This record gives sequence, C-alpha cells and structure tokens, in this order.
Amino acid sequence: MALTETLEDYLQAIFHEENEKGMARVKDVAKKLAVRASSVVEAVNRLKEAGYVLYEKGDFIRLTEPGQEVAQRTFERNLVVYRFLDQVLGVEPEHARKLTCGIEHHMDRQFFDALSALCFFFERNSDVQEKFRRFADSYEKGMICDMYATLDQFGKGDTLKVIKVSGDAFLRQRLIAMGLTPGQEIVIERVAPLGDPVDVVLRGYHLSLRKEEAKCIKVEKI
Amino acid sequence: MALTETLEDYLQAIFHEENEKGMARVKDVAKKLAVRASSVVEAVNRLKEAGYVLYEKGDFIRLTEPGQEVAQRTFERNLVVYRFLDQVLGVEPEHARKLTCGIEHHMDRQFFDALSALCFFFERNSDVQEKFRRFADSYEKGMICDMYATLDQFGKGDTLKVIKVSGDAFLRQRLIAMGLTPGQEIVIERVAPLGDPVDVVLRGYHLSLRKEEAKCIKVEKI
DNA sequence: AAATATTTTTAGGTTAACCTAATATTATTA
DNA sequence: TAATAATATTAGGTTAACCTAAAAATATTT
Repeated sequence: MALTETLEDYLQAIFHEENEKGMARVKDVAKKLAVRASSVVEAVNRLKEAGYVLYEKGDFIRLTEPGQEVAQRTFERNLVVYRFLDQVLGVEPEHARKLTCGIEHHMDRQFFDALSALCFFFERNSDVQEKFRRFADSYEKGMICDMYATLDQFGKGDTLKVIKVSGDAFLRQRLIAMGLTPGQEIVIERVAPLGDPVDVVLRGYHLSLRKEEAKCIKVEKI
Repeated sequence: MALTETLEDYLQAIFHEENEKGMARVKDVAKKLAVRASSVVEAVNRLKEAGYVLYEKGDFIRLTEPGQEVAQRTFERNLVVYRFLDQVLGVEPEHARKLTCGIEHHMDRQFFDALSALCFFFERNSDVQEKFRRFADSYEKGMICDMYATLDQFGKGDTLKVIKVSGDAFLRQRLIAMGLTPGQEIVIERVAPLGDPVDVVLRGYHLSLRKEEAKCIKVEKI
C-alpha cells in the first residue's frame, strides 16, 4: 500500500501534532496543512483503510506502528534536504523550508544516505565548506559567468553533450534542424586551423559548423 | 498561468520529441510519458489554452516561444539534478535518472544556481571530489555508523535539536510525552558527574534525564 | 441544564489526470 | 482506388484531492 504524496503529508502532519501536543486533532491537522477539516476527515479515513492510523470518529487521530515509521522516515528525509539546502548550499532557512517540501517524496534510501553523507562531509570539513562558499559567491556574482562551455572550446576526439542552443531564433532553428538538440551527443571529428570550421559527428551524420555557429552551442564534456 | 507538474512534463516531452525527431506527434508523446493518446490530446488542449503550444487537430504539436522557454528551463533543472546525483553523489546513471524526475518541479532559480555551483565546484576540485568519495564509501559501509549524535555526548550550554527518539516503544512513548519530540530544540543546563543525570530545558520546562535515556535521543547541534 | 460556541461529520460538487471504447481521420498497401 | 492499418479524437467513466454548506456531536458558558 504505497501512499500518495498527499497522504504522506497528512501522515507527517499527524506525526508532528502528536509530537507537539501529545495528540492529533482534525482541526489542527487541517490548519497545519492549510486545508478544510472535511478534507482531513477524508484523508484520515483513507489512512485508516491503509492501516496507518487508528481513528474512531470524534476521537483523536493516532498513528499505528507502520504509520509512525512512514512519518518518521518522511520527516528524516525532509530534514536532510533542509540540512543540505541550509548548510551545504547556503539557502536561507525560510526559503529552504519552502523548497524542501515536495522533494522528500522523491527520495529513496540511497539518495538519502548520499545526501546525509554530503552534509556530514561539509560539516566535518569546514575548509571545503569555506572554499565552496567562496566559489559559489563568485559564481553568483557572474564571475564564472557562463556555466556551460561552448562547442568551439573543444578539440578533436572530444565527446560532448549538447545542453542548449543559443543565438537568434533563425540560427537556432537551423542548428536544431541539423540535429544539434539538447541532450544529443556529438563527437568532434576535426577542427580546422583557427577553429573554423569544426567537423562533428552526430547520430552517424557528419556536420561542418562555422566557428560562429559552434559558439552558440553550449555543451558539456562526457 | 502556472502549469501543473504534469503539464510541465508534457511540455518537456514535446520539447524532446521536437528535438529528437523534428516534430512532436501525439502517439510519441504518449509513449514517452507512458500514457494513452487520449490523455495527450487532453493535455495538449490545455497547453494550447494556456498559450504554450500551437495545435490544430491532425497536425503536429509545436511549442510556442513561452512553451520553449518553460520546457528548456525544466530540462535544465532536470539536467542539473541529474548531474548532481551522478557526479557529486555518485548515484548510478539509471537510478539517477529515475530519481531526477519529480524533483525538477520543486526548484527555483536560487536552488538551481546553487546546485549548479556545487556541481562545478566538484568538477573543478577533483581533490574534494576524491575526498568525498572516500568519505561516502566509509559512510556507506557503516564506518560512520551513526549519523546522528546522541544527547549524552554533549555538555552544558549546548543547544540541540531532537532528531529522533529511539529505544523500545515504552521508553520512546515516555520521552515523547515529556516533550522530547523530533524537531524540538533543547538546551543542556547541567550535566552531573559521569553524565548521569543530564538536565535540559525545553519549551521553558526543566527535565532531568538518566544517561540511559539521553542515549536514546538523537540530536544535532545548532 | 439550557444556550452558545466549537469541532466533526456528512452530503454533494469541482477539477486534473488518468482510463476504455467507439468513432473519425489519415496513411499505406494490395 | 479500395481495403487495411495506423493515428487521432471524442464521449463518457474513475479516482484523488480539494471545496462549500448543512447537520451532528462535543464543549463551554451563563
């Protein structure tokens, strides 16, 4: 019985209510999730069906063992994402909190572990943390202005992946029509002196690009 | 006109079809998203309403300028999450691809930029990358066995946040009833010799915990 | 205890996102 | 070109997740 994201949210809200106030009531869960009480009743009945809560009308909502487990796990995921945003990426707390919700539903054990490890790594290696902070700062200020390299910066034999095609609409259209589309892998076959033209292979086809055109193609080396 | 996550997915699929095959057809979009053609028609009509695609029945689906932009942005977010999972966290490609989808809808500019910066940072600093890889390995093998510290490991004046309460159900119940609930902040007021008992303050209340109990409370220093 | 207020529940409605099955359209091939 | 196959569209149904508004149950005052 896999829960929907929404039901997982309800479970978590109930978990927090239980923790904060000792018990969870329809009204408070409703307020916490910003929905109407009737929606909570509906959700709780579904959770009851699935065996995650105990509930008799009029009574408090209480989590069963499996319910506790799911809620706890979801909460931990939430926490780790928050920690990552806050401590590693340096997103402001409030903003981090907003971003966090939603992501915790898309994590599995491996992701969770890896993210935890990363948080710890940064925590234990303040030099790395410092270094990254400086790096990110200059990145933000546009000093590492273009995050992706362009095709003209590579040489014979390099295998690249197209990220984006820039330039005016007409040129872009033309390049895309040639198969230079985001995600496409290309191999540089030959670069003429002074970088013009550049011959590449993609999907088995050969293509010759002017340097000006090559400059419009953002790529990533693979 | 904010799009739903689902419609953003349709937009992205259309984008990729256009890029890969030069044009997007209902059938192919359906296959790509693993839905029925009728669902695609419905979604496309909604996208048309919202001004993101041009579509006359029987014809191909084509993105408008705003449609292109949204699709491109979503794709870039997807890519950066993928890059992060793959290059930084070391999740295997296939698995990373699965995890990626879903997350790209929960990102904003700041998150995107920070994550990009992190990927670059790791790329440019292979020593850091190496170091983390080793760290994560030992972490995975349980050598950094417990990711969270426990309450008994801290001293007077430390401010902590409760992460989890472990122990048998009975003890857990009791500790939680005392207010030691996940997320709760506590301050250590006094630690008796040999660490037993530990006095803490939470929500303005004083609490005295046996060392055995303190060991059950996973915390994080804040 | 009666009156009032609060909370919970039910009943019935809406929307997005799917579906199946039938029909219409467009392509392909005999 | 007629028959067949492939695609696309429509019509109508389902489910989750919301809602409003009214009714029922509990609590709280006077």
